[in-house]
Amino acid sequence: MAAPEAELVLKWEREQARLRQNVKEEDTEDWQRNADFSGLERVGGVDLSFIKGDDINACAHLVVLAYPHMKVLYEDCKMVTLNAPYVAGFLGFREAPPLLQALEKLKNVQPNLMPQVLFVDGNGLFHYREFGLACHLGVLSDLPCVGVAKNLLHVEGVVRSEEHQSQALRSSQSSIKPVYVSVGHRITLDTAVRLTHNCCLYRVPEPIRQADIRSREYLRCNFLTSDIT
DNA sequence: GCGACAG
DNA sequence: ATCTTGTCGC
Repeated sequence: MAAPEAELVLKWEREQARLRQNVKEEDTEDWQRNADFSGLERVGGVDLSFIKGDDINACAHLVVLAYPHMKVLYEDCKMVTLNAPYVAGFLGFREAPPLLQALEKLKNVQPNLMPQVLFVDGNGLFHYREFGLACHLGVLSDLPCVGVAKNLLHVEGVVRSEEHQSQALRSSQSSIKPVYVSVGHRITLDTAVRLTHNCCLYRVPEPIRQADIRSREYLRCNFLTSDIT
């Protein structure tokens, strides 16, 4: 069957165009206006980890850290089954559902720990149609979101050059490889970049890093692939 | 034209 | 996303 995805992609493009209209590229929170972000106490991070040969079962992780200490206040991990395939440019349709469920769960069990801003592993407006995973998650949850990608997405009109990486951010002088920060929802690029900087202990902002480390750890302990002979 | 292309 | 050990350096 040649490209059963074509039809799906067209449907997805329409959906992204529709949801794109709801993205807010402005600072909507009071803490975002403060130079020191006073008023900000909780920052969240989400990530999915997979087992080597399996691309439909994954571990969905949500963490909430205290700002600015970056100490873990909440952690939720759950094995999920993904329905959509990975297609560059449509990450949201694959990863947003389980992550939204994790946020929904948090709202029910510990509403007081709901993060005031969420760091998402992937792009926001820096996307083919200006609607990456961070926007997708932002619009559907209506939570301020920041997109942080570890690799460059080749968007037409944007060339890979050091000079053009105005969105690139290097956490320390020792790390040359940049991360790409973009607006997800309810935040400006300037605020997103400043916040990201403040949340970086290493190259990747701590919320995302913790979600990544912990989800991997979970898989390592529960789904060992090595056999005992 | 072919390849590239977040996770 | 995932496969993967040691190693050099602060």
